[in-house]
Amino acid sequence: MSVNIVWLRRDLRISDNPALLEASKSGNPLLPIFILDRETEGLGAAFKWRLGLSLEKLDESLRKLGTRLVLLRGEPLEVLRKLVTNYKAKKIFWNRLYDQDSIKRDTHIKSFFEVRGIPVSSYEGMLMLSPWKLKTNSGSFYKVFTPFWRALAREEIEQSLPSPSKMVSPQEWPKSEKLIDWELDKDIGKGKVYLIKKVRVGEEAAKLRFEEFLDKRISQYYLSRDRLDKVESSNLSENLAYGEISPRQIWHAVLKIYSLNDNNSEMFVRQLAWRDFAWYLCFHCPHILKKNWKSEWDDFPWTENSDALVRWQRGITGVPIVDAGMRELYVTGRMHNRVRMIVASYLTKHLLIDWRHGLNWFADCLIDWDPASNALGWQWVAGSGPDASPFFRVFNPELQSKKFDPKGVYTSKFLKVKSEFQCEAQEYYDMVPKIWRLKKDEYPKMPIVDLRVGRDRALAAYSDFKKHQISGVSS
DNA sequence: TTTTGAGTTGTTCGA
DNA sequence: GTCGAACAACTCAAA
Repeated sequence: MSVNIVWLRRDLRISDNPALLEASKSGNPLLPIFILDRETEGLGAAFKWRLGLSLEKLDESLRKLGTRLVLLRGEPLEVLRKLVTNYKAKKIFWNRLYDQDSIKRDTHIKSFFEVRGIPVSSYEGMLMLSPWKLKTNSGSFYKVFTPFWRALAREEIEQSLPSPSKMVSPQEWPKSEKLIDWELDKDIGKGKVYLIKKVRVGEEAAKLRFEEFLDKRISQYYLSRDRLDKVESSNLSENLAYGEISPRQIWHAVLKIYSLNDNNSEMFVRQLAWRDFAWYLCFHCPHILKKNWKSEWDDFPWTENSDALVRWQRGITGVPIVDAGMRELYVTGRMHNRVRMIVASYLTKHLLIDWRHGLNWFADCLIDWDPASNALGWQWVAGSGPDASPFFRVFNPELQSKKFDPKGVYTSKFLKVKSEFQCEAQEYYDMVPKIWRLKKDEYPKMPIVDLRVGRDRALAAYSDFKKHQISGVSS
């Protein structure tokens, strides 16, 4: 019997997993593998740690179904080549990834095996719609979200798939490495003590989380999603990041109950579409992950201010909402979407620090890190991204606090600035690393940069920059 | 080809 | 307190 290899990557689930389902259909023995390569080892501390939990959970789930997950380490091509040779594998299956490096690697591996008579089949398991499927009337790709969204909403999104009904084990299993030896938690150190309290790991947990959201919170989503003092968002980004749930599953489950005419559910699936849009842009324009989407921004005079950067990272800028957000990020591995915009705006506008410094810190801290969404978000706020967003749209942290956290519930939960505390707030505060902790009255009395001054300075910098560009072009 | 309307998430100022 | 205009000009997408 020939063996089918299923190479799992960012699709750590059993249901709606096209590669896994197709590979199991033939009735041939199935070899589900995960490969730790150098690139994965270099990913962010929180993401890597959380990845380990996901792998553990996936293995558990597979074992309940009579099979297992094989963990292997090395360069993917080499690892696969050995498996093909040693275990008489005849076919390879995977779900596609859309960053440039993965595409390059996968294309190479695919052609390597196909000329040797080993077919490789790849599937859409990550997005609602593969990136090449949507085009404007003139045949180019969308650069603006709203038209993209309208086009996507017109499409028939493929139904999500069932779990494989049976998975046949190979006669002999390759030796799996031990997760513990991969030390996926080594960069996070003691941070995991904080993070563990908030994660919901694996496919089952993701489903429960989603059902709870559908049941209790989606009906208020449109109005409450921006509120920081309530827990109204779905929190599914964490599970989506590892593929523990698929966007198609979410899309169809929502639309089974609600229609797109309903404000709440429309707004929610719109957010899913943003995730698709980020990967869509990444596919059509790979440089978006690391470079300014608008190349003229390459000349923007960001300041190098490592002291301010560190204070931003540790949440001691002296701007309460910013600092609360940065501490939420550190102790929970996530941050409310609106606060992401506020802290990003403060870094790039008030502090005039290059958005890539912020992007990298987020990549190191987020357990829901998604390279495409992260890059799109940062570029959007910075003004270098694919959006007509004018630079003068500078978030005012105080005003944002008033609007979205009027009683300061969020801020005091993560930041110790007052003497009175709720229990939960104290708990969060205690999670912050000791060297970050502030003694009594040590919280900055003045922000690093005064809000008014910072805003004016940012506007001036932008206006200068524009002037130079115009004179630069004409001279 | 040209034209037209619109563009996730904002802020401030003055009426 | 609320509301609309101004902030500035450009690119995108569809008609």
